[in-house]
Amino acid sequence: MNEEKLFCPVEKALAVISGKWKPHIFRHLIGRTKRFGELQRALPQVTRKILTQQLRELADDGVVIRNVYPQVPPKVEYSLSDYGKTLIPIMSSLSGWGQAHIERDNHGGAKQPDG
Amino acid sequence: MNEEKLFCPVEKALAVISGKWKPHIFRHLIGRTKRFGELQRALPQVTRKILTQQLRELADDGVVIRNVYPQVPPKVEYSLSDYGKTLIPIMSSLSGWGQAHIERDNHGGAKQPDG
DNA sequence: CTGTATCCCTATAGATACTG
DNA sequence: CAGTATCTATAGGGATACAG
Repeated sequence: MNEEKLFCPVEKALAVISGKWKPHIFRHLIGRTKRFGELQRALPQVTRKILTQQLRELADDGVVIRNVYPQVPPKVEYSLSDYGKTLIPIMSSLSGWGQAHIERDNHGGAKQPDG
Repeated sequence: MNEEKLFCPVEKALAVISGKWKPHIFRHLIGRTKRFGELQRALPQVTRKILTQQLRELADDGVVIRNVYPQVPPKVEYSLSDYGKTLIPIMSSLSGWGQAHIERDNHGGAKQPDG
């Protein structure tokens, strides 16, 4: 998100995947290329501006490929790069942990650290 | 770190570990309990207010244990909960990926998506 | 269809001073 | 020692309108 150097690798990784809609975009691009409009329909809550913004950041970080077809009307396709695909297992781990955390919140009632 | 429900598990997990100093705090607590002052000395850039804040959030999420010794002067110890320890492999993955991303930035010169 | 330009709001975090 | 209270700055995200 900003250009300054992040010296902590974890922060660096988080900087790439942190963004309100990036996990969703990522999920929708797993296994398939999608046009801008398709992503928009898949994520109706996101405005064009923000969707563009997040996609550009992902592209700038090299995890997403932006393919512009010089046509009228324009056609732009987005897909995961091979590099971006290396994030899949990580996103998967995060998802698993987050799922457990959510369940913990729910039937946990009061918070009782177990360590 | 707000109270509203996050429906995406990935977002939920990110909410827990996202915070400017949380990865650092986490790293410093791996394998050892530390007092507030120790953490402060380990992370001289963080103000007491922010350090307290981030520790409280981690504790509220159940990944860190806050142990208060009713003494004068006060003594407060922080450690990873068993639950928090389940984040270690995830932080490790993030670190590995982030490291690769940093190296990529450096000797990559121009960004050239490889997918 | 796929964006950009403006303006605005809020969350996060930092500086600084005070406290049990 | 380990905090809290106030004030401020900024970055990320959003509403809305315009454009190639």
